[in-house]
Amino acid sequence: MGRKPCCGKEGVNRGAWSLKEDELLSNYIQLHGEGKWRNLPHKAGIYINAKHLFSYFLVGLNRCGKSCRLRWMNYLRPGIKRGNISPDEQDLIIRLHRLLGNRWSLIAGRLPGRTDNEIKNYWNTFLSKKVQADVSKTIESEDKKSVRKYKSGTTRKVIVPKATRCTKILLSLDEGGHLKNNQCPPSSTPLDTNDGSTLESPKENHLLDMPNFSDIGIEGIFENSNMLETDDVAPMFEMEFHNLTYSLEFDDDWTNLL
DNA sequence: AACCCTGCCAACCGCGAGATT
DNA sequence: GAATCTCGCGGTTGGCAGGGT
Repeated sequence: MGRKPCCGKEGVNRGAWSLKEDELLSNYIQLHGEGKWRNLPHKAGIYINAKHLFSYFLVGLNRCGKSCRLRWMNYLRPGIKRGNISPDEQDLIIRLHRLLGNRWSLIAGRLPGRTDNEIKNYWNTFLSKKVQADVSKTIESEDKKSVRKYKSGTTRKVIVPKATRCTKILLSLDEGGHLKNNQCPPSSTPLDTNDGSTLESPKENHLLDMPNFSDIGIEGIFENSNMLETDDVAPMFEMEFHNLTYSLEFDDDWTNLL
């Protein structure tokens, strides 16, 4: 088969964005909202031409849709914080990275106003070195046991840092209403189990009963999770991922993960 | 003053997954 | 079911600024 490139390279602006381009993009998105990135550059040009009465005549937003999306998400979007990552944020990034690996979008989701690109850059520039230095320092200390524990990951398995789109997470309850299992589901498709049978996707979605999180704690969630180790699948219900992360906020076990 | 080196970060790129045709 | 489109992700690149020689 094959797939069309996102956009041709000839005649498309590349490199740093000008103020005019930012304005075109912001105006368009404020009017029409996000999405449809592929067609946006052309439409943004048309809109501005009409609105500004020839002031931008023939000046379309000559950018790849992908580039528009990136510019909006990482720079123009309202509420973006820039620079000055606080010690608290730094600490949170380190913890989340240890838990999630290089899943920058998930990490960014826990840091309001921060973008995945910024966190990725910050990690690559500062934190990876800092963590490396901290580990080296610890190795030199007497507590070699804890270092082995830290480095081997035998007590905590990092979620595979694979780039997948995961907006929902499935969780199951045992008879007592406690969490048993969870995974990112294929949408609307039966789930394979390790005994060769399949399970239909749940007919009804139930939002997680929040107190159950505090009953078992985040550690319990992940230690019983087939995201980490098994292929077992149990009957599930579904929740939006942001609800899970919301729950983590209040769980003392979160701070004991490391 | 000129050149080189290094670090930062915005932007690009290729790819995978889900949606649509 | 296959082909194609769209979106979002993480890895990488390249331009720029600042410091060092």
